[in-house]
Amino acid sequence: MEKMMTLNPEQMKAVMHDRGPLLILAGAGSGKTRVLTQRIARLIRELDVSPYQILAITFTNKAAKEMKERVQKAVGEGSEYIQVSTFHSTCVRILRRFCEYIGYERSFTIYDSDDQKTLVKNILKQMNIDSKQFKEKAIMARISKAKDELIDPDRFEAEAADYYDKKIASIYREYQKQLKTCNAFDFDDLICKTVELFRTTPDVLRYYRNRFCYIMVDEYQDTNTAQFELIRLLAEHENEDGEIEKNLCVVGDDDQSIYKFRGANIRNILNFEKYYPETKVIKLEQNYRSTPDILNVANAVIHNNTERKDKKLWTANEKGSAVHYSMYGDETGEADGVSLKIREIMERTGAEYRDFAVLYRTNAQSLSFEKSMRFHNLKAKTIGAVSFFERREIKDVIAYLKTIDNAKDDIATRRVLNVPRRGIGPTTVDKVAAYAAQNELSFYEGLARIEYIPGAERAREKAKSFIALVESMRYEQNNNKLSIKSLIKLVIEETNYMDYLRDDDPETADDRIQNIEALVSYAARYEAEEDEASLTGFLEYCGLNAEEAASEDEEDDGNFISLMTLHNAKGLEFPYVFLVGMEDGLFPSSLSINAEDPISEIEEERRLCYVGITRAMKELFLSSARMRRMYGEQQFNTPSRFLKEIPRYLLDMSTPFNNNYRRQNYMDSEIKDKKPTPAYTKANGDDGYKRHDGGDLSAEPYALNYSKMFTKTGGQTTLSYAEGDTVSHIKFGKGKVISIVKGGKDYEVTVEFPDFGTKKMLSAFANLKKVD
DNA sequence: CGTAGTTTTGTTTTT
DNA sequence: CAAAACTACG
Repeated sequence: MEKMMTLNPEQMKAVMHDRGPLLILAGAGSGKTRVLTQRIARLIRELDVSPYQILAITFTNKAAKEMKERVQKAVGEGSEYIQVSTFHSTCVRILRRFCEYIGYERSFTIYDSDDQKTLVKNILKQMNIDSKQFKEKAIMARISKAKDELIDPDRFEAEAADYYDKKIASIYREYQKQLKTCNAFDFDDLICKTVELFRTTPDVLRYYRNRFCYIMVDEYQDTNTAQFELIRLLAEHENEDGEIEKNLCVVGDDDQSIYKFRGANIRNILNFEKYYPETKVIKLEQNYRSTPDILNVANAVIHNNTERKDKKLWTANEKGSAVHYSMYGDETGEADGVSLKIREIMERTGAEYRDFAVLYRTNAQSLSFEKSMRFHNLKAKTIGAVSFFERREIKDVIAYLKTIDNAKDDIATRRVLNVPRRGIGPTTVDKVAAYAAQNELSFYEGLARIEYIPGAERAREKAKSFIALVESMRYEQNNNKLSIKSLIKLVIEETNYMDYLRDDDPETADDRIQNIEALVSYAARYEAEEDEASLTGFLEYCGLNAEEAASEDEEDDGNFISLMTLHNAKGLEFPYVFLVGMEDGLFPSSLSINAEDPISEIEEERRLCYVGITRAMKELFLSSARMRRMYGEQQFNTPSRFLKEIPRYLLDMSTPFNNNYRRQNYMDSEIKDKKPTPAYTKANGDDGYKRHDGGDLSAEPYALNYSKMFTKTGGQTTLSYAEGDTVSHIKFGKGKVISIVKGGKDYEVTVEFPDFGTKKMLSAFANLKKVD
């Protein structure tokens, strides 16, 4: 990209802009990062701005890293003081410092989507909500969307129109409550809780407004409402003359907005000038990446979108080869066609693996390419399917670390409690959770008090030894200042985790062990890089760097063919790009075609297509398959409507149709694997007779219910205290019994504590002791 | 409590 | 066709 040594006039204008809001509409490959870094360099060198006062925000760690490197090159000395970070890590920094103002502890942990899901699941169970009717995924989506739009539970409830929404509102409320009990933020919280902090604590806001005088936001088209608000609040700086300056520079391309489904609000960029009337707008339309034909194709496609700012990419680059299109018989033929083409180009031009990318709509499509590339001896790597930190074994180890670091992190504790198996099952977990909730303890604290929990006798010793294990590791950590690397090793050893992996699934054990080793070296690297390495810091680092980390070992010289989704390809470029699976129903996806608002959803797919096309520098290959297996059955798709938007004369369709490409023997496994169709053994649903023959119903309780639990301990009939007595509680200390009301299964006791206020609790859980 | 067998479900996802 | 999520049994 550094082929242009000088800036073009528009780029120059952007670099020379000094004060006030600036909107840079930067088309794909128009050199925006260069403009951004040059502008930062100029601010420092010519306008005497302190590096410390500059904040540059990106979406991904990768982008932040790249920008840091380039800023370092452009600025040199002092560049390390410029804060270049993602939205999320910017917010984490702020929250680490000031979250106490909004009632969190500074050692908070961050919940990823997996943790969120577990939490929602637990809540559904607790609140006795039918998870058939209220799907976790749907609930999470609603909560996340609400947070993206800065809607808190109160407002959500107020705006809830029907029963369903009201229910969601109550789940949302409980969800937030429990996050707080766990002293945790989810990803969305990081942004909107920072906004909350700014809104409620003017001093903190003032501090940051004065600290960051110049703010730059990259990929601005992908910001959501919460992020917009965050930036809006921040970007108001009072200069020496007491004037308000809004030195906000945003860079984006509305045509590349592909995260609407994740809450990105396209109006943020389309209406930027309305929010900031004094905005200067600069369009960067000269492309330095692709050949004219590739751009013509891109322009032709995106031209069909209605909601966009008018612009047209052009280039002074040399005319290259035409854009190719091929139709194949099925996904196997397509994959082989791509493989062969790559081989041919490599032989013809001397191109390397790293010069190629295969881009597809869904991760599921990667499989046929992986197989084909392996067969044809091409080195390829699938990018981003399952991230390193989402692997089970990694999550387990991390959860141990989280438990050691933050005893309030219930999700982590519950995750590892029975991994490896300790004989503590769901029944015990439920009881402990109920007990903990009743007494406002964390799950871990509840577990530590298991001897007070009626009905959990069976798991008592096991739980105690779990607590002892965690405590001993925590002790090692705190007192012997164990390095994180050693701590991870300690966890592995003490829990016999490797053995667990081996007999859990010998097939995958080796891979998993390798992953854990990768985590150990990842920790070592973190400790080497970070001056103030800490367990909390490491966990945060892991949480915010979801991708990465995995590679490093083996012969990873970075030279491989990239297989990835279109979303993952944003911001990248490759000399040769294969845009595969161009079929209606796949791309654009059938979900967008059949959506409530198909026009806008298909426009988003079209932008995705535009992103894909504009990744290509030299040659672009489009392809589709006539038939493809999806969800286990054959589907016949017509070529994508996006293909029809490309003028015929721009497409080279001379590539022979590859309909009956021979099935290779590597596919044999698939052919011979035709399992007999499962017999229709629809269990003779009627279990009636079974019960009668020999089964003694009364012998074994088929479900442990609460009344059983209580009668076992005899709590129902005898209370050792009465109204007016002074009692003592594990957490709240001494208090006075206000009232005792007999409930169905138990007594509801109201106690007034001097330090904690009045609490209502169930006698069986509260474990109150009379004091004289 | 743990497991094996069954049923359900199915985009994209920077953090 | 797979993976994940349930369910029912030992």
